[in-house]
Amino acid sequence: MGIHNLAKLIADQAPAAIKEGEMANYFGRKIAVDASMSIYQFLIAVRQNGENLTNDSGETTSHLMGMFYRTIRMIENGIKPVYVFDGKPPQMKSKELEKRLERRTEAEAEMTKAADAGDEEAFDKFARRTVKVTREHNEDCKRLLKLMGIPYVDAPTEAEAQCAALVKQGKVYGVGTEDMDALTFGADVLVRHLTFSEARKMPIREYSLSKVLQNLGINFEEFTDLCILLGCDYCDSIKGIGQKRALDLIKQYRNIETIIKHIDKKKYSVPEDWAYEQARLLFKEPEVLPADTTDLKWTEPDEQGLVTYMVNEKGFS
DNA sequence: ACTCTGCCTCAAGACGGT
DNA sequence: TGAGGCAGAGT
DNA sequence: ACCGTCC
Repeated sequence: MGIHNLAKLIADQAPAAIKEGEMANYFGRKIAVDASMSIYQFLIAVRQNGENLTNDSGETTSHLMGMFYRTIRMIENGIKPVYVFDGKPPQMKSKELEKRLERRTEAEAEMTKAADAGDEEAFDKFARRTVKVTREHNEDCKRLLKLMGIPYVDAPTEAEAQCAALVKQGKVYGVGTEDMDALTFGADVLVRHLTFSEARKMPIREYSLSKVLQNLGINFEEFTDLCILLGCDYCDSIKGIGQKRALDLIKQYRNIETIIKHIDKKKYSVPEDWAYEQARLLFKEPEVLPADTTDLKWTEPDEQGLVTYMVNEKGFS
């Protein structure tokens, strides 16, 4: 996920683009959040004895628990979240998705093995790796959000791209995510660790794309190429090129075409059929909803409906 | 000396009581 | 899965 | 700060 080592590059090379703060600074702000990513994290983290939380009927409730409390926490702090759900992944991501499926399948085998061996620790470890967000998880959360009066958006493709679009369209202040590629999709404001509870001493970090560009001395097109060189979900990168050399190359040659022309091919081998141009296009013009089709409204929660759903249907107390 | 890679490990939510 | 720490190889 | 519980 995301752009390899981009957070580190910014911290090292453009620290002025990062602002540290606390939740109170976001009072009254609208923030776009990748719902599918959140659900994934809840499913991995909210567990007891190696299993997700479930109600009496055996339905998983970890995602609802996480989303419910996290959203309440944001609302209490005056933050207005809009959740964005993933659509169909772009074709270019299929290689990456294949890899993930392979890892999940492998983990499933390991999980079964651990269960047979009675190794609880190993079971727990591999069970987390098998986590996949399903349509049901998404539908559950949409129902919850509706009852809570929180808006959500169905992205045509990548949720992070849609989140960035909401920022660009001026509909929200920034994207609340751990995934740095929101910047690559052109969101000017990215907020990390927004929801980490006070207990975990992790300050909220706000990244500004315009300050990143200013501090690195490059423009947005050059930044996109930099991200591709660092390594993204959509195509290969050049082995042996990391944060330092990637930035140096971009500053010297300004785009991937020129880098390819001048780079020492004996030292660095450019990938075969390198699809960097398509990756570049995906970042620049991802498929997103036009501004006038997303109507973001925060309303009062339907308390009675919430009780019915969460308590009666999903077994919460 | 610097930079990248590979291998390792760990923790990934939120809350409340102690 | 990623992020940080550390060893080791390449530039 | 730590740790058990939530469902």
